[in-house]
Amino acid sequence: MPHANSDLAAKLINKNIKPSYQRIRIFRYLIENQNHPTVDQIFSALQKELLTLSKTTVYNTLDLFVDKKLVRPLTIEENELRFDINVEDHGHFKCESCGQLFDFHIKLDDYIPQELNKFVINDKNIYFNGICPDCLKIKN
Amino acid sequence: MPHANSDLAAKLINKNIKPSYQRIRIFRYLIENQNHPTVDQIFSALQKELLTLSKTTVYNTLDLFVDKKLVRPLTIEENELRFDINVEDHGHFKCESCGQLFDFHIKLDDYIPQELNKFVINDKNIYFNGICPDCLKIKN
DNA sequence: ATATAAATTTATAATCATTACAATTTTAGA
DNA sequence: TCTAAAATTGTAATGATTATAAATTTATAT
Repeated sequence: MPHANSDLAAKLINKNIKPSYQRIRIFRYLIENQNHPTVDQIFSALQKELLTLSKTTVYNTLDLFVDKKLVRPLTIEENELRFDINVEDHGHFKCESCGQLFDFHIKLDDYIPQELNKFVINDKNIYFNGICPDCLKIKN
Repeated sequence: MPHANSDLAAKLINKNIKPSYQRIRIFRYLIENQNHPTVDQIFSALQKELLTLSKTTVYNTLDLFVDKKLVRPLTIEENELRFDINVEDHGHFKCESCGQLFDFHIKLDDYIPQELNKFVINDKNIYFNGICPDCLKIKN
């Protein structure tokens, strides 16, 4: 599914983000590759076409996107951040064997734990770990 | 609540961990300071008494503890790992203003999302972000 | 249009948590 | 007590992220 740059620009403007070419391309990457990518993955993929792209730009852009709530940062990895274009309430499963990340459906939208009724909750993250079906097959 | 080293040693042995003096002291620190500490916090605190303690030992010991399921690593921070001596099912709230971590009660023990019924789930982590009551007071 | 200021991008260097590695010390068993 | 294995230590390397300043692009006013 190709995404017209003009449509992407409109969406960025809608989120109060000036649609520079780099930002549009990073946004497009996130939409077309919903793999919870790292900064390095985004940078490596886009560098092929945007020869002058700097990794700092990728960092800056993602910081901006997070700030504007266009993407959600995932701290599920111990050493590097990942980014999720899907900001709706859902969970993430990480396979300890192959490292792959899977989305799963879980709604905590209107769930507020007793102890937190005096807290303002801005964000809810749910991370499960274990072994995915493919890796289970290989093992047995 | 002081903890006798012999009791702590017994608990380590029970988890198949040889109770070296360093391991006992790190274990004791985790029990007596349930603040989800970082490696650096543990190291800095213990260094005062264990003059020759090496940060590598703290890393090694925590890796071992995680492996033996004596502690649980928390990836809630973007830049550094924290460790939780409480391995029971519960959630963590991080205040975006003061950075403090709060525990809250949430049981997902027997919850398995539809999409994951072919997955083996080893661990469930729940991270909320927002503003804690103290920081809310200061703001208003 | 053109000059000027602001925003954005870029390249490089610095930071800092973590890991790798090898040497030293301690522990356990013969 | 001797020897091998395990644990600890110190130092160096790694690698993601951040800081910084220069260069480029964009927006605005004249």
